[in-house]
Amino acid sequence: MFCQVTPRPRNAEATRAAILTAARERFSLESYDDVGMRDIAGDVGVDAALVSRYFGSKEDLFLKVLEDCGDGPDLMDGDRATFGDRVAREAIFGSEHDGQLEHLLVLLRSIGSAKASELVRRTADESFFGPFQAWIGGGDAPVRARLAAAFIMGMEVSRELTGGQTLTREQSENMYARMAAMLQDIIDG
Amino acid sequence: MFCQVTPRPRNAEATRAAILTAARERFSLESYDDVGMRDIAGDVGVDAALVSRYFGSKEDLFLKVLEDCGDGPDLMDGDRATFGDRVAREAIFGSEHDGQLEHLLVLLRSIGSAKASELVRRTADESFFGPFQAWIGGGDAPVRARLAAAFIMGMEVSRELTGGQTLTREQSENMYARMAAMLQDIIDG
DNA sequence: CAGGCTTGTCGACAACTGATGACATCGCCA
DNA sequence: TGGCGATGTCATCAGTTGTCGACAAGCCTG
Repeated sequence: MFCQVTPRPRNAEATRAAILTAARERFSLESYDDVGMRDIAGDVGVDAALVSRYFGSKEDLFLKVLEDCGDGPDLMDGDRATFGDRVAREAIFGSEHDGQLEHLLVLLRSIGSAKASELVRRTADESFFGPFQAWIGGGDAPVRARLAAAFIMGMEVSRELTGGQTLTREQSENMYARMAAMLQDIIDG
Repeated sequence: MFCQVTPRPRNAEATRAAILTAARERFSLESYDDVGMRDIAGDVGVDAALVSRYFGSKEDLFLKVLEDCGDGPDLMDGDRATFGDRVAREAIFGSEHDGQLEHLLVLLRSIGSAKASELVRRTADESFFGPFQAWIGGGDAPVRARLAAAFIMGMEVSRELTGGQTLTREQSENMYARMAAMLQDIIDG
């Protein structure tokens, strides 16, 4: 067994970036509490102490991940008329974790954690609900934003809860069509 | 300060029940990881070791809570034609924690916890999605059940995320009306 | 009143976490 | 090449958690 044949070049900037990427990955798969500094460090092939030194505390690192993810949710990129389609497709057939909804996943995973919930709440507010609401526009934008956001997040949670059982292709298509239509209705007013 | 003037009568059954109640309360407010045996014991006024002895492990206790909560979600109690109304009212104006949605809250709080997610998933499947789906009925019941469940849970999450900012009375009524209509649409087919 | 079973507490342990400071090692530059 | 700063590791700490066994107190029965 050749373990770590190339022991990673000594490059602070690259290492820092690698840690941040690994952290984002972890935090999108597990909750704040379940992600350990040693886990993240292990992914990168580095000692846990280095993570602490580069990012301060675990909370700081989490915040950094949120900031990096949250520079404007890209749900709003693209034609407004196809919003329902795009989002429903992502939410139901969703690609692994490089999709547009990865930000939301990070937020959702850790919403239950007492230590992270405050950060999650603030981030969700500042970099998701706010822009989303502005993008929707109109008098009752807050209401429609909440409805749409609730639907989207609910589908993520639902997929989590019913992880085991899968729908048939036909059922998935059916659900996709319904969700797309409902979302589009909310957006259009 | 009179601390624990009445030191609780020695009654195993009552104590056990009190522990279970306190546990349900805790688990509906905090995630599995954030709830400690000492917390629950403290609520009852009892040593943490007793909790362990009565319920085995923390996981067993959590499972017991899920079983007690989950004997059929009472979302389906009542007229089918007013389902949307009832649930939307509960989800938006929702009473503190004695509402029909308390079961769902317990599940939602701990869905992110690695140690509890398996139990949560199974419970949600057995005692929520299953009955709900059967209650909805019809060919595409699985699809409609998921859509409705997603919407309901999403509203809970949304309320959590946007905990700080509140809507005006008018906006809340607006959202309530929309949600009720959408839910009823899903149920009706 | 005395014994014995039940009910509850106390102290401790082992595992784990995030964090810190001392130490080792690499790579660049004079 | 020698040295020095940058980069990374190691050992360790303090805190918390769930759990367990030994012990104390209470209540009921004889």
